[in-house]
This record gives sequence, C-alpha cells and structure tokens, in this order.
Amino acid sequence: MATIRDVAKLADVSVSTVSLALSNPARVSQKTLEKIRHAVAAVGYVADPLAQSLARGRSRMVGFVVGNVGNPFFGDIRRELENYALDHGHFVLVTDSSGKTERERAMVEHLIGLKAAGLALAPSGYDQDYVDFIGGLNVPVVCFDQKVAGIERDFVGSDNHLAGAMLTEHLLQLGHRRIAFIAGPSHMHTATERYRGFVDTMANAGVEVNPNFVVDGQFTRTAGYEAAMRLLVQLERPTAILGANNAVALSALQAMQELGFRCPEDISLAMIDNVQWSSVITPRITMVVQDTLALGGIIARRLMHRITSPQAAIEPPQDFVLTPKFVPGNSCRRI
Amino acid sequence: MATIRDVAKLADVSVSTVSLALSNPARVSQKTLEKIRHAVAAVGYVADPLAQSLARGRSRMVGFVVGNVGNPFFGDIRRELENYALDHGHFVLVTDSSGKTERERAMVEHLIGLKAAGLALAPSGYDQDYVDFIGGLNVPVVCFDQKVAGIERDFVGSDNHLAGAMLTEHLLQLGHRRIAFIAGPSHMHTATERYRGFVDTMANAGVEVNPNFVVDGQFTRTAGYEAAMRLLVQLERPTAILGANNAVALSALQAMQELGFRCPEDISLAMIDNVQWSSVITPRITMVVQDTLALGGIIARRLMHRITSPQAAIEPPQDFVLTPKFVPGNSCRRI
DNA sequence: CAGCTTTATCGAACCGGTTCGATTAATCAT
DNA sequence: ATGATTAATCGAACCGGTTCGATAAAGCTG
Repeated sequence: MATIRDVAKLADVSVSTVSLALSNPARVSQKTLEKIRHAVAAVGYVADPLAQSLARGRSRMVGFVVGNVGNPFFGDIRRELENYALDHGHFVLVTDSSGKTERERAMVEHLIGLKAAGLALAPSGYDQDYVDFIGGLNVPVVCFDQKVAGIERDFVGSDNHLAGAMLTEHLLQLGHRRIAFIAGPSHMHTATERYRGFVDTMANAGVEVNPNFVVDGQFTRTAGYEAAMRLLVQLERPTAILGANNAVALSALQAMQELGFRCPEDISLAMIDNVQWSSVITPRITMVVQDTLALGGIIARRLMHRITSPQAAIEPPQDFVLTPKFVPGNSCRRI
Repeated sequence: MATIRDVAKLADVSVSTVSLALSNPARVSQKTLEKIRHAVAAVGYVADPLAQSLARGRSRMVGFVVGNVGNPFFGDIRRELENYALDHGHFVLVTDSSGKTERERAMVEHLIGLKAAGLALAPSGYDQDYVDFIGGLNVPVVCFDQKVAGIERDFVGSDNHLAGAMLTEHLLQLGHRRIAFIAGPSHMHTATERYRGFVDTMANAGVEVNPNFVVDGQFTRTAGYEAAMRLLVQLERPTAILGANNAVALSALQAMQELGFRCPEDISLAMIDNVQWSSVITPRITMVVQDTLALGGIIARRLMHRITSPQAAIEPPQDFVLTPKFVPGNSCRRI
C-alpha cells in the first residue's frame, strides 16, 4: 500500500502539502496540485481511513442501530439511509441488538470507539440510565421508531395514536363492538400510543372496552400467540381482534387457524405495520402501515445534516411525526 | 478519554510497559502489573480500537457481507456469527450490498480499509474479475451460500441439487408429471444446482420436462411473478409448480390467487427455502429448508479459526455442504 | 565470585495520516 | 523602492497505540 509519504516523495513536496492538496485543493497552487495528482495516480495512493479517523478524531462512518435488522420496517429505513449516506461520502455500519438494551449499549460504545460520525438509533431502553447514556453521547444521534421521554435528540416516527385509532374506527364502522386488543410492552412508546388510540376511539364512540379483551402480546411472536389463545378460549369471544403490531396479529391469525376459526367469517383481524409477503397471506389483512421510505429519508437527511453542517450542533432537537396509511384488506367483515 | 500515557504516568512506568502488561500480563512482574491495573481503573482507561488497529495492522472486527440482511436466511446466519464472534472478542460489521456486485466490492474494500480481521461473504459475482478480487484479498474469507467456481476459499452451504431433487421426487410420488420449474439466475450456483436436481430427478423417473414449463424467475419477486403468469396462462397448464426459491414460489402463489386458481386443488406448489411467517400462509407450503443455524455455526467457527489460529493460513480451503430438510405442508395434492 | 542466561523495563521508531504555527515567496499599495 | 499583505509550502507535533532492540537487574551454574 502506498502511503502519503510515497506521494510526497514522488511529487517532491512535503507530506503536509499533499495532505492539504487532497483535502482542500483550492489552497494549493495549480502547479503543485498537478504534480501531486500525478503522483497519486502513479503510486495508486488511497488514504487509509483508519489513520484519517485517528488523526481527525472522526470517521466517515455512521452507525445504524436497531433491534432487528430482519424486520422489513427497519430494512426499508436502512436502505434509505445507506443510499443517502453513500451519496454523501459516508458508510453505514449496521448493528443488531436483538432488542437487548445491554447489547445495544455495547454496540453503541463500539461505534463511538470507531469514531462514528453519527448514529441512527431505534432506542431499545427507557430508564433514566439509558436516557443519560444516549443523551451523553458526543456525536449526532437521530432516534427513530420509539420516542423515549427525556432523550433530547431528533426523533423521527409515525403517529401511533392515530394508527390505533384508524383501525379501531374502521372496525367500529363495520359494526364491531366486541373488539379485542393485543397490546405491546407498556414501556414502549409505540405500544402505549397505539393502545391509547384504541381506547380513546372506543370511548369516543361510547363503546365500553371489555377488560378481558385487552391482552399483552409483547410485540413478539410467542407472547402474541399465547395472548391470542387467551382471547380465543373465552366463552364470550371478541368479534374482532386488533393487533398492535405485525407479530402479534399474525400470531393471532395462526392461533385462529389452529382453533378452526375462520377469518373474517368468525373473527375479524386488523394490524398495525406491514409484513413481508402480506399479499400472499390469506386473508389479506387490513392494516395501517408506516411510510418507511419517507421515514428513512427524513432520518438520513437529518442525520447527515447534523454531521456535515457545522452549525447544526446548536439547532434544537426536532420531532418528525408522519401520518400512517390505511391499507384495506379482506380480513374484516361487516356485522 | 484517558490514554495509555495517562496510565503510564500514574503507574510510574513507561508507556511500552503498560502496553505490554495489557496485551501479555505474564511478561510483567506482579508488582508493576498491580500498579498498572490500579492506574487503569483509576483513570478509566479503555484502549482506542482505532489506534490499536492502525498500529497492529489488524482490527478485531469481522465483516459480514450479504445481498440482503433482511432475508431471514442471512439473518439466522448473522446471529450465529455475531454470538460466536462476540464470545471470541470480535465485533461483526454487517453490510448489505443489495445484491449488487459493484456495491459489494466497495463494501469489501471498505472493510479491508478498516483492517477487518476476516470476512464472511455471500458472493454476489461470478466472473473472472470477481474471482480474482476475492481471491486476492489478504485476509481470511469464508464464503457461503453461493459456491463460485474458481474462488479458493472455505465454503459453507447446502446441497442444492438434493434440495431440488427432494421436492421433485415428492411431487412425482404424488403422481404429478406436468411439473413446472421457476428457476433462478443461471450464473448462480444455487440456482443451477437446484435446477439440475429437478432435471435429473425427472430424467431418472423417465418423465419428460416440458420446455414451456421451465421459466426464469431470477429469484426475485417481480420476475417470479411474471414467470408464474407465463406458466398459468398456457392452455396446457402444469399440475404442480416448483419454485427454486421462496420469492418466486410465493409470487407464484400470488399469481395463482389472482387468477382464481386454488392451491393445491388446482395446482400444487413447493418451494426451496423458508420464509418468515410461512406458518400463516395458506396453504402451508411444502418446502425444503436449509439448516441456517448449523450453517451459521460452521461459518462462525471456521472464520474465527482462520483468524485466531496462526497456522490456519496454510490449511487448504474446505467445503462444508449440509443436507437440507424436507418440511411437508399442504400445498401439494395427490393426483 | 566470575561468567552466562533470564527477566523486567524502557526508549525510540513506527503505523499513516492531520493540523497549525513558522517561513519564504509573491503581490500590492503608497 | 519599501513595508504590509497575502499566498504557498514546510517542519514538527500530534492522534493513541504497538513493537523491537537495548539495557539493567536478578538468577543460575560451577
């Protein structure tokens, strides 16, 4: 590998001039710039990113930290970020915390150790310790998906209250009254907001929520399955189930299939968030989806702005909340 | 941030002794080791990974390069690698090439620039240029999924010929003769092997393959959909469709649904490779799946072995080919 | 106790860049 | 022509570690 000293020697200038020429060509005379350019080409010089990062104290890498890179929701966002970052000379390092706060912290620390220029982070924690940790990071951070109280950072997400409300409203319109809700973890902002959307809409319509019809699915497959089972074995069953995310809703569908309930003839189903291959799942599930591409675009632009613009550091953090979209399927019937 | 010089000053020893003590405690006297340990704790010293990598010429990071990190197949492998690498003091950098050779190359070069200790790579290219590029990398590389002719590296994958053969055999057993095959890209080893598995099994059974029943689905959703449509609009339709991967098979299911064909009553369907939520897709598709956890485990161990074991460099590359598993569903009927 | 080996520690060079103050050369106003 | 600016270049220090040869002290042998 050719180093900057090889270039300097060949171009017959000092190392510092080469460095200057490469980072700020305008401040070097035409003649030397030419010489240096030739020398660079001749020896095939490429700057060592590690050495640059060490000297600068900053790298040209941005971290992408989520709980599950396999989730298409995060996948779309990642792609947007990667494209945008690449166009701006930055490289995205993807990390997966498996939803574990512990691990997320280790990965964030590792990224900071790598002198990451910035972080796009879907928070997995919520307590004071966590808030302090994220708040104390000395690099630009854009949070997304989960809004965590106390974290003073840019945030990009969807209106989850509205998402819950839209589907509840839809089911009410179809005549459903016995609507069940499979909720997510109560410490997650998205989960509580979606639940509030459900409860508020029911209240506004003057429909009482049966406490037995609210179960906790933890946003996971296994817990969602068990929660759905608890709903389905009751004597007085719901006529419709609203899943707070894709995992619990699809688990509910599976439970229904296993118990011999037809959807939507016996029980209607609706869910928040899309899933890959939803178009081949029978029935097509009525859902509210987030505009992942738009979210990804905003996250990317906001993060790169904070990274590249010098005065961005003093701009106050900002929230970007997008409106989710209703996507009708045929999993909800009129009763 | 505390540096190694802070530690040295506080412990009243030289910088080199601190470095030595930290990397090889046995070669330092008990007394100084104690002093250094105290000093480290006192100033909260953590070595800068960047500086270490620069000085050593090697980092403690391994690169994971695939075409689609969202694919659960790669997700399982990634998780295995991450766990194993973490246990061995290494950190996994995940990158996604979107299947583009161009981009993959850029990412690999970036990882090399970062002095990655090794690479787990699902190759996306196949021509001589690509082979030379991968072969010329000066770090341990374990290839997986796609076996590329000419690349002299460890390889971990499944027996794709067998995968194709198993499903073909299954369909033949059920009485099918007019079996269609939605193939993948002909430059991909997995695709050609699966196709050969199909063709060979048909030939062994003395059943002729209708040329109109072999269409190219490119392993993608859109191409798979179009390919399936071409199959379904023929006057003489197949009685069964074998999708060479999950994307083309599910696209075929979608096409069938849209045209009003029932599965399996009208047409049977089988596919290679699992997909998330396959359990809630109706019908449950009969498939052959790869043992992703085992694959991931082998990849992880092989790569870390090459990285950590000094004499591993001279070990010849080795192929690990696992047997896939047949998972019956109810998408294939007897005729 | 002399002579030799081993052990513990250190200094200096190095990895490959960046940055800033100093120096020299060129340009300008008067 | 002269002093003041400005532009171009350079040297040296620095980022934060590792590594290796040198040196001094300690341990062993006979």
